Order: sequence, then C-alpha cells, then structure tokens
Amino acid sequence: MPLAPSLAPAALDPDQARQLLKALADPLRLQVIEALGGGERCVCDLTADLGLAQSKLSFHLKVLKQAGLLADRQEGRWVYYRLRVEAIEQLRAWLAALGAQCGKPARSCP
Amino acid sequence: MPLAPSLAPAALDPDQARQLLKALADPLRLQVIEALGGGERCVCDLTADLGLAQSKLSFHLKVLKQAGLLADRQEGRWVYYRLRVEAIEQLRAWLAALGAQCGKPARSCP
DNA sequence: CGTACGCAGCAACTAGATTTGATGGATCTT
DNA sequence: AAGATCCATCAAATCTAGTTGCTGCGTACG
Repeated sequence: MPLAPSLAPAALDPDQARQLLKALADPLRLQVIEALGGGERCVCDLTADLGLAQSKLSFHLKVLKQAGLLADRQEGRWVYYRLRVEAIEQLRAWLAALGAQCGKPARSCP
Repeated sequence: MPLAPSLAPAALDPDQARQLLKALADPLRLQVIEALGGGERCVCDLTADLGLAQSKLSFHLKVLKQAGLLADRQEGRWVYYRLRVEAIEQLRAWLAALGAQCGKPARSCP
C-alpha cells in the first residue's frame, strides 16, 4: 500500500542505516541510549548518572540527535532528551530485510 | 526457559551489541553486507563487484567475521562468505528491547 | 539588573581505524 | 614440478572520530 500513509516508518536506504549504526557504535553513546531506554531524561541528570564531562555528553547527544535517534525538548533552562522509537523501528526493519533472502547458495566461481 | 536450548539466540549484552554495530557502521562493510544479503558469495566475486583492492576487502571481511556477522567456508582455492542471520536477529532483538519502555516521562529536574 | 546555572560550540590535541603496497601460504592447472 | 590464482597478513602512511578545556548564549533567581 504505497499511497496510504502507514504507521510504519518509511524504509531506510543504506546510507541512512549507516548513520544510525554509526551513531550507535560508540560505547559512551550506547550508555546514553540505554539510559534513555528507561525514559526521558534531562542533560544534567545524564551527566551526573554517567559521570561525564558536560561538554563530552553534549557532543554525543548531538551526534545521536543528528542521526535521528534522539529528540529533545527544552523546558526552562533544562533540556530533556528521549529516544525516537521510530528510528529504532526503522533500523529493525532494515535488518529484517537484510536477513530475509541471504540463504541463497553462491554461484560457483570457476 | 533458561536451561532449555532454544532456537532463539541468547540475548546480547550491550558490549556485544556494540561490536555488531561498530562492524556494520562502515560504508564499505555495509556494501559487503548488502551484497551478501542477496546470498553467499566468494571473495573474488565480491572484489570484482565492489571494485575493491583485494587486501582491503579481506580486511573488512575479517572485521565482519570477527564481529560474528559473517561465516565463511573454503572450497578449493575459493572462500565463500555468507551472512549469519543469527547475528542479525540478535541485534534486532536488542533493538526491540531498547524501544520497549522508553516512553516514560522524565522526572523533573529542579 | 547582576549573578549563577544549564547547555551548546569551538580549537587543539590524541587515539584509533582504514588504506596501501608488498609478501607468503595454499590450491589448482598444465 | 613450475606457474598461476585466490586469499590472508603485515608495516607504514593516512584519516577519522573522540577528548579536553574554554568561551558564549539563554534562562532563572534574588
């Protein structure tokens, strides 16, 4: 149903997938992601919980946000970040497509 | 059912997930992965299709294999690589767990 | 207002990953 | 058995991404 706007997000092209994967492939960012897996948090909160330099955390939040994995919201002088489930789902869908038809035998070489 | 060996692969810890993500987060390796998404291929085949230096491809195949994403098999002087669907599935499961409970509201800061 | 706080951005430095070109082991061909 | 092919590995050179410390803007509080 290509014309009906579905709830499922549009399929990822390889490059978008790469952006997401790259953003996730960092130990610190993964900690952030897992922390946010438990729900929305403000930056000062994350800084304290993860024991990070503020500027360091800010850098990684930016990377994650630019990749589309996080959304943020300002409230007074605080900024809250949260996971974008959409992005996670897109990535999952991309992975699913990958595994779908990979069982084919190789055409022999010689 | 922790004691019964199930068909579903064991859950990934964050660090294992990171290994997979990191291996995937490279443009060249992603090309390889997508190529293998279509089925098993031998190295010489991939080298030609992707237009790569042989040693370069070999390096990336090694990275992917070490991460657990690829399996290989030698036949005569050829080596065939294929995707390990298991790994893909594990990653998908890990992502699913991540998105599960992230809707919680933030505890306010001040 | 003036001061304190929360957060983002920049520039220089550092550490790690990728590329390149060359070498070597294994297997097949003739 | 010699030569050719396929592939892995290595060291050196290059690139890329992350860290650190500092500066700056916006918002709140007295």
